[in-house]
Amino acid sequence: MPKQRQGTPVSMLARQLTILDAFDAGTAFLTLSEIAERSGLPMTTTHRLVGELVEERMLERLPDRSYQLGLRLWELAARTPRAMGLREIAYPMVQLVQNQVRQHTQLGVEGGYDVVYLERMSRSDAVVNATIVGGRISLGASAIGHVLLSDRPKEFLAEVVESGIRRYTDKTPQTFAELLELVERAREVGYSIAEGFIHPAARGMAAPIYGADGQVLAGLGVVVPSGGPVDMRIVELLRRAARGVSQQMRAAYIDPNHPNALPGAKFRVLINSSKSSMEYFDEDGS
Amino acid sequence: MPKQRQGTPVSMLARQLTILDAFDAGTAFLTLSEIAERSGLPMTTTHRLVGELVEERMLERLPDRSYQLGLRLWELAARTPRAMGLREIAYPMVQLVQNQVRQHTQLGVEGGYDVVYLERMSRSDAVVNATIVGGRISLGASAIGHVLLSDRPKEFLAEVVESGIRRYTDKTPQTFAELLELVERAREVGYSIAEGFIHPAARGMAAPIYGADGQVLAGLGVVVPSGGPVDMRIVELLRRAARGVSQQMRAAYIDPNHPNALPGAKFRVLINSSKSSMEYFDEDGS
DNA sequence: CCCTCATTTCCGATGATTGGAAAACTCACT
DNA sequence: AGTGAGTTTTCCAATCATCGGAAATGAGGG
Repeated sequence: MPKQRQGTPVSMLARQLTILDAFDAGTAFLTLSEIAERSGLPMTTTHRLVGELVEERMLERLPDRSYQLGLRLWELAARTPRAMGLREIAYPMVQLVQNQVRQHTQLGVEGGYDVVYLERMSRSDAVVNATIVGGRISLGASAIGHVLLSDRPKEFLAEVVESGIRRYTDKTPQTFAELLELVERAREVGYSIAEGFIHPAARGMAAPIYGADGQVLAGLGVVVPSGGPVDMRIVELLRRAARGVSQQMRAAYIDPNHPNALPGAKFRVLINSSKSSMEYFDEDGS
Repeated sequence: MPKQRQGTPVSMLARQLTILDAFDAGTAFLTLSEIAERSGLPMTTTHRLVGELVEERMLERLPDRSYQLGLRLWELAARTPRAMGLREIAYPMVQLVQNQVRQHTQLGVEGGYDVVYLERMSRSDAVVNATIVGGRISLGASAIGHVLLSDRPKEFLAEVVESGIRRYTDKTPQTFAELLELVERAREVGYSIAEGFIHPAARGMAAPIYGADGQVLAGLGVVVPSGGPVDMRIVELLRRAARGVSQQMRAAYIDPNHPNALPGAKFRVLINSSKSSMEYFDEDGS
């Protein structure tokens, strides 16, 4: 008599995602048994689920019987407004900043209690930088995180602290009070500085990108060597570039012929908002 | 007594994907009932599945109760070797071609019986072009499709024809014989020309990108005005750029410190292959 | 306030899902 | 070719998560 479903009241979807998540940043290829081991699912169940995922092209099987993440994921992701949508629209501005500052330049949005990095342009000679495209870092530790948090209620900051901010250096914010001060300051001045929070030699700088309804959608930032006075020219460049992205986002929402149009009748919602949004757009980014 | 599961022997995963697929290229935002209608699932089932998808951040709920595709999809897609992996690696070469040719430049891989476009760079003054990033066009109708097919058995070509090639113009290949001739020619000369197959005024040109094991992984192409002789300088540029991408791909596979490294012990498989792969790499693309 | 339409909760019937056991297959090494 | 350790696939009976109709609840417009 087989022992059945003892301690597993989990949804199908959660299990499928456990399997997909087995492919982390350092692991592009896995065999069936490796997937089973990493996901903690029984072999048989893994076997069936992997089969279904291959059927749907979420996974692909290679000639040597190992698996990799499939194209179907990309096809879906390409339609994600907050990720590909934003990334494509922001690209020219990220490049502009990168050309001027010639250091790591990155674009990130909020995902859970982390910043999810959508874009990262680097120079080989730039200072160290822990992030990768598609990677995550706690909202509490990153300059982009702080501008994202500057738009959110205090309770959310508390949750971020609660969730645990990895202590990269002895300067990484760890308490609610520390984080609150940094975030409030970011809101007041309209940008954030993260001096040695992730690496002693690195200073993060970031400015907010606003959605059409005036809320903070994303952050645009650079990583420069730490120490010395803050270069306000970089701050101004970031703010201007971020405003340019905001404007392009708005154009993409309201103009169905925009090269990166985000279609679907969202007009009312995006325009009849409490906050006027026009104030955020004053630079042509095309 | 409720009528139960009559004609629905479908897997959970297939239903979830039906829901995600309801968000097509022209539809970034949908309400619950719109999702139910588009996916053809009963309201109640849709409600539960959408709830689970939101829970897992595959969908996101907006303040006006509509839904959009979620960041989780992006995070997974960012680790897809054949999509993001290739796209990021190929980017500089695509840009190089675009700068020289100053027409639509695109990068595509095989997905089912279609080309899936990973990248597309355009000029506002360039000729018409039907493709979008993340979009699909039958392998049989596209220049990139023909170079992808040039590496595949005849039986697969037959399946492509079987699957139905949309008749964009009266030149769009429709029969197995037509397609076979085009694809064989592409294999012989190492590039493909699609004269008016998708639009009367457009000529597609493409060259193959090879994986480390010598098989065709992707195609790099341009869309130029149709008519007149084929510009062999463009053909050579495409072939050279495509070879550069091939080389970078190989570097990403074997060097874990490559900026776009594709990690995971694939050495044996990729190197101990029947075909020698060195012949494909003769240009430094960095 | 009322009415309409959209969303959510409820719940009994049921079949898709589960996972142990065993068979089948791979591949490295003789 | 033969052996054997490891991996992958098939099989199948028990069962619990899923299904969807019905009804309650909520939202928004007039």
